[in-house]
Amino acid sequence: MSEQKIRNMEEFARISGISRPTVSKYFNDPDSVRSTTRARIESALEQYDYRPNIYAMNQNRKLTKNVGIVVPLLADPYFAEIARNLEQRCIAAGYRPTLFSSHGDPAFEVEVLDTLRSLKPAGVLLAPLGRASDVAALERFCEAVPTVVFDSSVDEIGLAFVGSDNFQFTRHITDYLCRTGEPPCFFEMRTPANPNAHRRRHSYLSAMAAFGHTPTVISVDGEGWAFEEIGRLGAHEAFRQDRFTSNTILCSNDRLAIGMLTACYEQGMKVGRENKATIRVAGQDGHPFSRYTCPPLTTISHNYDAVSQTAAEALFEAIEGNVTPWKSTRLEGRLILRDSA
Amino acid sequence: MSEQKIRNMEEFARISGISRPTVSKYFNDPDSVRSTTRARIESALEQYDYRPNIYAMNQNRKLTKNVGIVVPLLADPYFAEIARNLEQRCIAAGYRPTLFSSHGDPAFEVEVLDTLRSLKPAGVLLAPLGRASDVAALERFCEAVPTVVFDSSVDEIGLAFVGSDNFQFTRHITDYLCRTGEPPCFFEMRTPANPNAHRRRHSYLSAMAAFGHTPTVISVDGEGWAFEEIGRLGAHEAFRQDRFTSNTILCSNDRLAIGMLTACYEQGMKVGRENKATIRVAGQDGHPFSRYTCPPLTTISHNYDAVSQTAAEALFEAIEGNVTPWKSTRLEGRLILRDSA
DNA sequence: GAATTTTCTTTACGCGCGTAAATTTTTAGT
DNA sequence: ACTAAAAATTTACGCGCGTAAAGAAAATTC
Repeated sequence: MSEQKIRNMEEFARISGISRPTVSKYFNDPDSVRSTTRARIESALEQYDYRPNIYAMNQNRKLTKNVGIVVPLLADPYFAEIARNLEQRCIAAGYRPTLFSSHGDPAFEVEVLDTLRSLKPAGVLLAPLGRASDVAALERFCEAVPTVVFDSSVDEIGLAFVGSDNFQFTRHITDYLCRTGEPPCFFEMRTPANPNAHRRRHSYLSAMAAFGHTPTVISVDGEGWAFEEIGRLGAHEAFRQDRFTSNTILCSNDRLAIGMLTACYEQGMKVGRENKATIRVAGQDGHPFSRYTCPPLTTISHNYDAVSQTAAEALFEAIEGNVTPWKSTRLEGRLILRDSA
Repeated sequence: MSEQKIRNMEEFARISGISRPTVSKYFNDPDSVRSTTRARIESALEQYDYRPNIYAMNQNRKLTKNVGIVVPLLADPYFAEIARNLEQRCIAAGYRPTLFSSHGDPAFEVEVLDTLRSLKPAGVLLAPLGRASDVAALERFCEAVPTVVFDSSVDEIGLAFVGSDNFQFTRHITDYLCRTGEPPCFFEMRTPANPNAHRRRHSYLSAMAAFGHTPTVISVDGEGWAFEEIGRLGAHEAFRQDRFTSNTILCSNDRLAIGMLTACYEQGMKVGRENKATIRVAGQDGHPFSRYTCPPLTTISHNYDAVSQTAAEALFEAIEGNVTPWKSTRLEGRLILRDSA
């Protein structure tokens, strides 16, 4: 590595004995230049560590290589995990991902989209807040920027939607719970942030009907994204009011279930499927933390890999010109049997 | 909002009846123009929604308004939380934060810093991976970019270090445990990713000596950042080998403690401070999930707000020209008493 | 080896803005 | 109302690169 500082592409081109337009072509797509030329540029790159100024690059390019990844709440390990997965796929495909969290705030979600717009991204992978989102703003954004929506769908916005099959999730785990013990009650937030919650409730109701059982839905109060606390407080309240009609509780999501488990502990109840246990608790999502609850949480897990792969590929295809009609993909989940139910 | 699309600052200046250099000045600092002028620009802004091209802006500015935030692992809610905190402080101070995670990978950490460099940020808030970091690369980066290091320190790198006082953390909680029951064993990773772990071990040893107790350190194997699993497996192994010389276990961090709690559950041991319990477990960090373990985890919490405020302010000061000599700030933690110990 | 195709070089312009200097206009001070 | 100071305008240049066009050079084909 030589000491000499390269100031710009002009200098780098001169020093590597190639013309600047060709060097520019190389940086836009290394495979677009002859292999001998490529080799010369790359050996010069090793000597003089030069990197094109991204601001100057993106100013003139019709399309940048930027990809935005937006999740509702990065503090939720579920979104952190899927964001990580998406980020790596973007890098592998030669894009420059930038990560954003809406922090559970609809106003901030709009700000994030505004910021993103000024980055002139080639595309965006967006997991909307859901119910609380400013749908009109989302719609306007999706018209301006190629966007694949994931996790929770809002109308038929963007290029495509990729998420989990929430009907299958709940049907599957309800089926399991019915076969192995008392049919479950359903524990959820009254005003869930995420539209998937409604699908799960409906699926629970229809599954219970199909199996010939009487459903019980316990909807608890609470706004925002502090699901564990909402679950914990709601569970205590429900215990106090004796609203659980079964010893089995299916929670609308894992974070609610984690709060429920804490409440059970605080009530002195033993959770599990063994003899001494008095209550079974199951979640939904396959949350990274669900393995480490006490007892470990039985849940149905998103197919993280498949969701992110499908979403990322749909976006890359569209960016590269193969725009297909709007399509919704809903992937099945995998039941994870642990000790809690 | 008018239909007309504004293409550039020239057009926007003409339409708002102000000269372009003045408009440019406004966008660099709204307070640098006369209030009547500011009002005219802002009313035009409401009509024609124009935003300066950030690429063109940053190309010529000596200093961008970008601030990089780098954490070792965004999937860890502790880092997610502190990153969120820092992000909001950057926005409030008029900077444009960009979030990066090293994903626990030293090679990726270097890549992140490389990417960051090409963004020509005004400054960076960096939480290094620690032991695994490529220290030489960090050093080179800090020389090129104003950087405040937080969470875990690596030499005397950057403008300043801000973190927690790990000696105080462990001394304080060890003191508490000794006063309320059997003196604790110390449970840790043999090769911790984070240098804070060493401080905590030393502090445990010196605290035990000061109180006149015999220390026991249980170091478990395991590489990487899957602390819960390392804690769980390590705890099982330690139970099998009967290495715990006390009914009280102080874990080096909360995630290890969470794994420990899971192992205790799997061993059929009751954790807590009441009569029926056979073992006490405590953590360190004040991890967002520690409230929801079963039993809820007694821990000593970082002062998230103070750490991020101190780090952010140190960076902003330096960016604005007030460079002070390197300084290390270590903030005290707050004991959080819960049921586990 | 000549003809064709591919790749590279040369030349040139423009992107949208920062910024500096000189000049004019507006505001503040007494 | 006059003056000095502050702010805005005009003019002009440059940043580092994308990109287009035309011609030269190299590689490929038969």
